[in-house]
Amino acid sequence: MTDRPSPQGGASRSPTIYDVAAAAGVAPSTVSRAFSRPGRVNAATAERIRQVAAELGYHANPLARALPTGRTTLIACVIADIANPVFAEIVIGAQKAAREAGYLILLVDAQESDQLERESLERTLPAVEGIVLASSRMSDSAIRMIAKQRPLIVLNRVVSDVTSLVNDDMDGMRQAVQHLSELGHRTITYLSGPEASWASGVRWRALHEAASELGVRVHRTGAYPPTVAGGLQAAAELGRPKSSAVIAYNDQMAIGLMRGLQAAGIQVPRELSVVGFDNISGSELVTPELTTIAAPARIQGHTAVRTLLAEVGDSQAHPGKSAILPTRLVVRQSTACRRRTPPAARACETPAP
Amino acid sequence: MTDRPSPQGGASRSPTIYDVAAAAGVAPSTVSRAFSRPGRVNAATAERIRQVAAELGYHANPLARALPTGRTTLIACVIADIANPVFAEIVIGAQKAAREAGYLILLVDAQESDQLERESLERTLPAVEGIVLASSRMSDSAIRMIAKQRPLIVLNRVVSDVTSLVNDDMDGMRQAVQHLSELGHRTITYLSGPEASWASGVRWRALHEAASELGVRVHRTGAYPPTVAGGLQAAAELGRPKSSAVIAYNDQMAIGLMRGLQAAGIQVPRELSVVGFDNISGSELVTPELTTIAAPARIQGHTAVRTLLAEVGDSQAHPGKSAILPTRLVVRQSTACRRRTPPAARACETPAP
DNA sequence: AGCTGGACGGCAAGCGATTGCCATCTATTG
DNA sequence: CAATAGATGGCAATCGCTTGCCGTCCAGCT
Repeated sequence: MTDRPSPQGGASRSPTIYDVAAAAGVAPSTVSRAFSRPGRVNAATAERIRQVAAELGYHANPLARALPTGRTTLIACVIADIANPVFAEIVIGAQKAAREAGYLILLVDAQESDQLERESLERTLPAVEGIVLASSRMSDSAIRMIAKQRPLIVLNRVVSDVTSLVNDDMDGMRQAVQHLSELGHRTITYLSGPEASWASGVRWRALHEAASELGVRVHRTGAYPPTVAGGLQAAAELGRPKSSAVIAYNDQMAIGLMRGLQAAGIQVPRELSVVGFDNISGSELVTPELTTIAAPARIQGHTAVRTLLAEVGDSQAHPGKSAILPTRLVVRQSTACRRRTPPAARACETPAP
Repeated sequence: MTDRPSPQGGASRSPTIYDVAAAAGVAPSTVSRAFSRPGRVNAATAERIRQVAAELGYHANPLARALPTGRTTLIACVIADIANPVFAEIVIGAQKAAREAGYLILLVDAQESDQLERESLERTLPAVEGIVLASSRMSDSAIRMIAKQRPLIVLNRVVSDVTSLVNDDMDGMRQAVQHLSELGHRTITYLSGPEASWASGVRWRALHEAASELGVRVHRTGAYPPTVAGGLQAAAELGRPKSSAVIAYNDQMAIGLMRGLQAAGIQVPRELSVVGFDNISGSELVTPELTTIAAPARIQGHTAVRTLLAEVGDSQAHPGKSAILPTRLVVRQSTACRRRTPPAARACETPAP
């Protein structure tokens, strides 16, 4: 009660440990310890300090704390394109895990540019304790370079010596192919995403493999932008596809494709079955509802941050570990029996649209 | 070239101005000035310093810089629920504007909790230069409190003495009512969002006013959660609505409503016209495509950050200014002529679904 | 020639915390 | 009762950068 820092007055700069120390009649170091080192200070003293601090409205300045310790409680989350719902989901999960651990998310939108990504990261690096890289456009070596300076985890991509977290696209693809195969489809077209996309390559390879196991033929078409517009474009250029089923790189493309097809008078799923990838929210809102391979994006973001934080804590990093998240096929209405298939074909109880 | 900080070696801590100073044979202060005070240092010297710095891979530590200056180049963006596409759009716009000004976005998800929001903000406050509050759950006075400490802008809400940026819901509503009126609808039901939502109240009042101007009657129903599930729930509870048209608080609810209605065998727009709010991406992907009042969320985020940054720079803040962003009705397929309306009614060339 | 002022660099004091080390004091032990 | 360990608090250095102030040097002016 000695000197009131005018709590209602103008923007008198916020109180520091020195103010609290003075008001409580102790040394600043004691104030610091009262907060960050419980037990190191007499319980009664600590209590009094906390009391005074509360009265003064004291809050530790995170910057000042971070300078000597390096603990910024900040995680960078680098996203190629925030507009993509998948990444939004990842951010949601990451944000949640971060909050649970008292961390904050620094959102970096790389805008699909490797240049921008590298620069932002360089600037951001000293201020964060760890990095989540979702769909990075950077080269493997650039990523490894960064990983040397801070704990880092890449999503949906494998980079040697770097911790990563990928979806089991392989298995998801297998489920999709099996599903289509059971519906009588003998040929599947893959609508591929951008060349630069690691995931698109993986998905294609997975499809190829799963298909050959099940005796299904595959074609590939694309690359198209991984957006609804890309799917529309594909529909326009493809005309009436040769195969009776299409698996798209992602849901947006699948949705675009369906719309384009419908506009051209081709019925989904009667004439063509369509499968998407990711199970974005909205994929169940289109007509017909989209059959898709669900990737646990939110869980992925959450797990990524948890893993990262574990590394941050453990001091002796053991990066390079890779975890795989399960995927599962969500069957909805955009897939159906191949036409002119013998009615005897089993497993053809798809609900009519 | 005196002492190589082992650029390829282990995690030797990153170089500081002292390292650069030593290598360049100048004082640390000169290095600092070479970067942050162009002209204050001899051009040749500055060039040499930059040279050496580049060789050493020097990057200013943003934390250390921020401590004495307060310039963190960080903007907090507080969102009630990141999963909501409208907020995602706002974040995208904000992020873009931030990046253009060399700022970074600190993403805070308040998870619809005023408690959480206040706490996070308290922790975050000292580390950011400004705050964007989208759909805050905090009280006006709490917001004013914070606004005293940092430049702050609220979105879609008006708080006295605080800068704000709202959409012209009033005008959007008027357009929607006019549209429905021209289609022959005489009664409109408002499907309202959460009680706590400032925007929902505004939209209802706007509807009420616009309707009375145009001689249309209105009902109100709700509150429901502002989600697809909320819309579904509304559909289930409402049964067959009395009125021939519904305006929902937002697109998600409108979409949920349409699905619920369709599931119950009520056709949209034949039997009931539905209008949404926001024009989220996806509203044009549902069937029928949703007629909606488009709010420029991305632009809003962008403008918010630009406005905020202007305040940050101008030192003598002049908060309290409110800007209004235009909205516009996007007519798609979910609205049509009221049934049993005389065919003479004009402006009824809605495309058949 | 003497003086003045601008350009350029350096010194050193912060910014607000953390923390290793030391000084005291008290309680415990032999 | 002396010696010692443990508890508690303070001192001061440190994190990396900014910046006010001062000193030096040289050019231009009278």
